[in-house]
This record gives sequence, structure tokens and C-alpha cells, in this order.
Amino acid sequence: MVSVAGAGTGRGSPAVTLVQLPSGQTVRVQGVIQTPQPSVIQSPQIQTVQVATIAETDESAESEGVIDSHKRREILSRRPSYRKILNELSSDVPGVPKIEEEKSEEERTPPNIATMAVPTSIYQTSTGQYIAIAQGGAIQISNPGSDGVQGLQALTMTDSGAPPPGATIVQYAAQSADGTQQFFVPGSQVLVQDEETELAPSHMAAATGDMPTYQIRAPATALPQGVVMAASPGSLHSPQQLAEEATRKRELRLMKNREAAKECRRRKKEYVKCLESRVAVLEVQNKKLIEELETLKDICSPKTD
DNA sequence: CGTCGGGTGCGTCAGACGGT
DNA sequence: ACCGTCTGACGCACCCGACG
Repeated sequence: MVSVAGAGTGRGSPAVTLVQLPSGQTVRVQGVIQTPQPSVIQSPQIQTVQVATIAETDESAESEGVIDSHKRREILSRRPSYRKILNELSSDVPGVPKIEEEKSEEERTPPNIATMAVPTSIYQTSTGQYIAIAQGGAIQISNPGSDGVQGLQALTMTDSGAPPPGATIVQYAAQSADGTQQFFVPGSQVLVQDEETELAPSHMAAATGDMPTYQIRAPATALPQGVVMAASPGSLHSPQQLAEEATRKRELRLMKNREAAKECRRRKKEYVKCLESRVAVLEVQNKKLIEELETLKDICSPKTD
């Protein structure tokens, strides 16, 4: 699980130990005695761990009477942000990767767009994705909430044999297909029909490799079923329109929350991995401390027969 | 082969939290 | 105060190995 390779353990020079973590990551661990920190227990790195384990230390805190009930309640009710905790960990431990801060849409869009061939139009979908249509007709989708690898998806335009009147089929390889997606393009609409969802009502994300079909339609008189045009509140009149607007808002909220939940789970997994790595590192440190303590004991109190 | 239990991922809801 | 985001909790579906 964790392999340790000693390197430069000579006295007087900083002892460096290479620790092979389960994830394959190699971490350099310095000899603790040479480091300025007086005690491992008082290491500032522990503070961030305490944030996540406060609930478990509730009993001891109560027995000590150090924290009054109000304060404790306030602390207990505060949920940890995996990003914050991990970033605090990262600032303490250089080897720990940071979770990238979410950038504002204005900030994170340009790098993706910059790699494109001067798009003539950039649109945002109802799922938060950005769609850029270049002058050559190429369509690229950038997913602001995803990794860089997934962030840019290339669409391929295909002229099938007999497309529906006024429709162009656009295909792209999606990393995950989560239900029907809709996005709106002024002058034309794009309807994503997730065949996986339609044919098999399974919600599992095993649709990797499936090819949802985009249909770009001209703003015809009748909208395709399932497509809801974004309407400004001022243009709503009838109760039916209000209900549709409420439904649309709810769908949008659910969609965003769905994505947020995915992202949260991803961060949580990353956070747990980080903690496991720290456990591995601290175990190695602890082992080395014990060994050094034994060595010092031998030096200070040689055996006398 | 059918069943059971554990593990995992997903969607949704509710509530806390932070920004405006 | 309002709104968007984040995250714990819950229920559900699916997968997989163990077991009879």
C-alpha cells in the first residue's frame, strides 16, 4: 500500500524519505526532527483535520466545558466545504493538490474560446454549457464545470441523407448523458434528444460513448415537443404561461442542482483521497519518529552490564 | 440459477452559507 | 431579504460477489 524508500538519512542533513502512496503519487517526507515544528501534534496541518472531525470530538469538548453550547452549536452546524478544507490542506502540505477555485463565467470562458477558430456566435445552454459556432460551421461545446479534458467538446456536423425539413443533425461524443438537454440559439434552436434516456429509462451514467442527437431547427411556427423557449417575465400573461415558466425554472434549478451534486461528489472523493494520502504520510512520519526516538534512547542511555 | 447484502452512483430535497 | 451554491440525507437502481 505505502512503500517507503529512504534517501539521505544521514545525521546533520535533512532526512528525506520518499513515500509511495496508494494512488501512485510519490511524496517526499523530511525527517521530522530536522523540521522546525516542535511537535507533530501541534502541527498546523492538524487544524484542518479538526474541522472535519469536530462532530466526533463533541463529547470531549462537552466534558471539558471549554466551548459553550451556543458556540459549539454554531461550529457543529457549519458544514465543511471540501474545496476549502482541501485547499487549506494544500496550503499546509505542498504535495497535496488543490481543488481549483470555481472561476466566474467571464473568467473561465476565454481560455476555452481562445482555442477556437474565431467563433461568430457564443451561446450558453440551459445546462451552463457554452456553444460556439465558428465561421466555418464548426460547433464547439465548452462545459464550464468540468475538467479541462472534458471542457471542450467538438461537434461534427453531418448531413444525413434525408434530414427533416429545416433540421441539421449535430452529433458529439458526450462524457455523460443526463437526460434531455435543451439549449437555445437565437435564430435557431437546438434540441438534444438523449436516445439512451428514451430507450432505457435507466438513470445510470453508463451512457458513455452514446451519441445524443442535436437537431438545429429554424424558429418554425410550432416548437418541437419538449422545447421551451425562454421567456421574459414581462411577456407572461396567461396562467398557463406562468405555469410553464415555473416548470421551466424548476427544470433549470434541478438541472443545476444535478450538476452541483455531481461536482460535490467529485470533490468529496478528491477530499477523501487527500485525507488518505495524509494518513499515509503521517503514518510514515510517526514511524520515523518512533525509530528516531529509539535511536536517541540508545545513544543517551547505553546499556551497562 | 435465484437471492441476498454490500458497494457505488445518481437525482432530489432541505437547509446552511455567502454574496449582493 | 433574496438568490445561487454547496452539501448532508434519503431513496432508488444497478453491479458484483457470496451463498444455498
